Amino acid sequence: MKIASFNVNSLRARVPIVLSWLEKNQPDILCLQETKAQDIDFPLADFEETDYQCVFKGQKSYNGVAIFSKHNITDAMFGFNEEPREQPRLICAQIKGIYIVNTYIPQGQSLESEKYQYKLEWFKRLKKYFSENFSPQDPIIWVGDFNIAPTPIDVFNPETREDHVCYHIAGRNAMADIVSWGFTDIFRKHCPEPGQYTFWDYRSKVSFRQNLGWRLDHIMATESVAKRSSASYIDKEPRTMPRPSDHTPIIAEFDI
DNA sequence: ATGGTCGGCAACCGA
Repeated sequence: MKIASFNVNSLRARVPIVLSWLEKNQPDILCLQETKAQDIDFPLADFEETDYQCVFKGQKSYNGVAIFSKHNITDAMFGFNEEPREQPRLICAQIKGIYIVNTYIPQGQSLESEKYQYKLEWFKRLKKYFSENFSPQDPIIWVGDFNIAPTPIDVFNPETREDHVCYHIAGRNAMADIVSWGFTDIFRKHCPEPGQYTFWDYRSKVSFRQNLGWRLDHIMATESVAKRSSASYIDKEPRTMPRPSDHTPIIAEFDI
């Protein structure tokens, strides 16, 4: 089984890239973040001819998550407690008996911002969500844009990034706290080399060319699933296509 | 890398 995670930075702007990527890579499951469309504007018709069914939750302009699956989605839940007014950042779907948790974790803006406190709180709520609704013995794959580079080898020039919201120690600790509940970093299990990134800032013309990036997108799994992983990799090709997202897909394969 | 560029959506916010 192949699963991928991709922050598309607007699905409607990235329909051609997503369609061609699905066609070429044939993942069983594709989790998207930052779809940036309210549900009535979700581009369902563009995917009607594919093998994929999907569940999604969005809002106007910001945030939004979606899961595409070749297999039946037997149950889908949105958000921590189905709170209707909360930002659409979490979908949990059950697919082939595995819980797929797709998260778009808040970026945080700056250390001084209330948005950074919201980010840290969001991690705490997510930890509570896992511990109250699941056991580490359950089969769970947790993916998404975590907006955290968890270790020094996950960002360029890390010594100058300690005050950045995606590398600051409080955020890294908040993510590590959830990982220690029972997750394995599937990408790092297969690819220990430094300098492998999933995000390159648009605002610098040379960031992608010079590989000045961040590993912000992750695929985690609990032990019963992690022990069956056979490969994980980042596909940089979509970042080279016309009108790319600033992120690129991360993929994991499991003998399931 | 030390500033800029996207997307949404209609002036700026968010990343």
